[in-house]
Amino acid sequence: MADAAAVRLALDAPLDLDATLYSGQAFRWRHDEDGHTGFVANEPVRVRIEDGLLHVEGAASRPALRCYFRLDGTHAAFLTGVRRDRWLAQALDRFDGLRLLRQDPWEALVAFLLSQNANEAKIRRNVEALAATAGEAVSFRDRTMHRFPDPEALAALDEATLRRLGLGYRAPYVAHAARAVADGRLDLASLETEPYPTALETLTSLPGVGPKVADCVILYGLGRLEAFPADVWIRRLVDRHYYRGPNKTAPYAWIRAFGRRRFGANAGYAQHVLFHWVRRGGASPRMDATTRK
DNA sequence: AGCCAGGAGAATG
DNA sequence: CATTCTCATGGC
Repeated sequence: MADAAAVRLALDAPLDLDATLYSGQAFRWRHDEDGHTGFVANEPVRVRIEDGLLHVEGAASRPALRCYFRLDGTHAAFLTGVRRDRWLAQALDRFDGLRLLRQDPWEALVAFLLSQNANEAKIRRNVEALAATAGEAVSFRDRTMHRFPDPEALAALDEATLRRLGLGYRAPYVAHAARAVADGRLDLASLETEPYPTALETLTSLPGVGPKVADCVILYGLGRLEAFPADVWIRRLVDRHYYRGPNKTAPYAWIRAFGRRRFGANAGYAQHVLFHWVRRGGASPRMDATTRK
């Protein structure tokens, strides 16, 4: 076991681990004493920041870590290049070290299938349940952890089992996606090089994947920073502060186009910072439960 | 076009 | 303790 392996990585720009790992983009991190334990490239790792360096214990390779945490200038480029409008400026004021992680497309697809109409705690439980049931056990720092199951392993679970794990009506969605990838009908890796509209169309053709989930997979899993997922919080922010259209709430496609128009190539990055900031009470808790009605 | 089930648990009051 | 809400989607 390569438990003992440890590396230190220089930071090219701010990295706020608390904000980054618990902002609802990744669901397997756990806070402990002075660090965080989770997975990078499906390898158990423990990370912490000390003396301005990212300290990592575990077998994840240096390139995998650089990719995952975007220690490649992506974050700095976002901070300097994105248009800081009124709200994003405030959000970045508090969370300039909140990074968009570059995650595995398969795990992202499953996690965001599970995310629909759920909360972060539930997503975490479901993801952990899948790992505990079908993921390979691996020992790390005197603990047994479970890697995220590959498509074949999840495809081997029947729908009833998935339901028993608490996935509810999302069970058939996960089962279908697992079969599609395991059978080779869906090639997630190839989506990384497809144009955004093509990736979107392919993903939304899967049952349980609508525009929101597809945008999440494209952003968090495929690393396409232009995707602008609009969940209820972003929707609220946009409806309240940006949308002046005929409908009560902005249509999804309108929000997506708005994100691109306002924040450009880094729209998804901006979306995530705004999402986290709003949820952490940035713009008055529920964005004014009293005035909206 | 709007409405609602389906599933479960945290947050809210 | 009851109600509402939660990183939505699909079917009607």
